[in-house]
Amino acid sequence: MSKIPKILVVDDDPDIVEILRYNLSLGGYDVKSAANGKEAIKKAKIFLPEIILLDVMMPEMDGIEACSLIKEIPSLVNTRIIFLSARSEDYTQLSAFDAGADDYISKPVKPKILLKKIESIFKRLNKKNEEITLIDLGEVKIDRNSYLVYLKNQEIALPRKEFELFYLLASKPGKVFTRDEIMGKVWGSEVVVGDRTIDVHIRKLREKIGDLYFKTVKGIGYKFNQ
Amino acid sequence: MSKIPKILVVDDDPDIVEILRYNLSLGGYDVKSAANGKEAIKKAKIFLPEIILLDVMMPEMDGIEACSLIKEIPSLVNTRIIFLSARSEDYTQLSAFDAGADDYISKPVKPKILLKKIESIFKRLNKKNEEITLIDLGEVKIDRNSYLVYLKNQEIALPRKEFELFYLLASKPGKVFTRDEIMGKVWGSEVVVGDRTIDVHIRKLREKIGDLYFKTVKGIGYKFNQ
DNA sequence: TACAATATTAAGTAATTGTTAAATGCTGCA
DNA sequence: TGCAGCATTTAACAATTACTTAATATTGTA
Repeated sequence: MSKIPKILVVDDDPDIVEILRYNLSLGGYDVKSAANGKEAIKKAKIFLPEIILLDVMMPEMDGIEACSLIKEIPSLVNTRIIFLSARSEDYTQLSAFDAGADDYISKPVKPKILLKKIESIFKRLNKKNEEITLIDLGEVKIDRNSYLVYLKNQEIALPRKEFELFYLLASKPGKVFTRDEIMGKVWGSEVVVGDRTIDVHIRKLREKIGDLYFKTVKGIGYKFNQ
Repeated sequence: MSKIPKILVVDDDPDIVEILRYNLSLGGYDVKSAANGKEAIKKAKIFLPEIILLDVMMPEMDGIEACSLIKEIPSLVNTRIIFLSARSEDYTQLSAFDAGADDYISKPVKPKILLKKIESIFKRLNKKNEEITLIDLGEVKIDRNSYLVYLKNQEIALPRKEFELFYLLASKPGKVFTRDEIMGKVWGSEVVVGDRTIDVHIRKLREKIGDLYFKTVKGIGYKFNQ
């Protein structure tokens, strides 16, 4: 389910690139490299790394500028950028954060510590994906792992479609989901079913979970209310 | 809509706590403090901070142990823990990350840089749930997400056409929308309905929202006044 | 004032959703 | 394989709500 994490190393010093590549590869990461800001942006767009290690001082385009540009690229909004720099002047560090840096590490870089740091970033990134398996709204809890719903601590088992529909609505309480949205996310965009299918499932949820939780917004769709 | 970010500062040295509290408060954060690990856990459970700044060396319970325990508390899974430490030994840093730290900063802490770091964390935290679906005019709020209108904090549900019409007018308070404009944007350019349809919808809005908000500009159209 | 534009109502019409039961599809097990 | 039992979808109809119209009253302005 979870793929090999990708890291892009950007430094104009081939030795440093080699050291980092060596250590990160040992750590089990998929590593690619670039020698300056321009090249980094080009490769990042294709490679789509989760983390970019970026040197500050480089020919062609420095790290700060590259960082600003990378932060503008939609496919890379979730990419973390960590600066590696021999310069520890405060203003460099400040402008790095202004450019959108997520971290700033002074050289010399200690591989063990860098690896730990990266590991902790991935730990957090992955937790986010697991977290989505439990929705906890107090009175109502929905557990994707066991496919069970808890209503006031009472356990309720739901058939798949009902569960998915409930899960979707409860994922954003208060938000109205249009019928198209629901159809797309629960049934899949290719599937074509009749007009009344969603209503019937809503009806079952109302029966099992409670009438007042599910609000119809006529002409738009449905929403879940706590 | 978005609340003031909360930070818990944990250090046994009152001077450091004061310096941090001073700087973070200036930065617009809601700051609380604790003097050791035990106290930190107790306060964190109640305060539910987004970030905890944690000293490593403390009496009663050190930072590493506190960090491990905090990471076990479900209501604090999303809380970031940043260590502040005078000790820069690698093994301390490594065990900090093992305990679940998100960052490790060596003392002396430079307030400006700490603030930048924290700011960048919050920037990333908030990016998630930002949508352009809310018109907020103080007394009147219109939320496209939930299809609800709030008038002096009282919730009002509107049928679709009324909602769309209201949303359109309120999107540019003071601007006069011609009948053609309204017809085009709310009903769609293909639809043909009678002359009085818009009037009737305006009437309903006047009933539900308040007469004075909607001004007729005879011969032109309507506008929304705050 | 006159008259064209808008306001107000109530009632008619259309559109959407709710409900039910039956038909169909699917899965696991004898 | 075939069947039992549940899940899912369909279809027909009812109920509800939204929307539009039409008839009439009122308003604002040349």
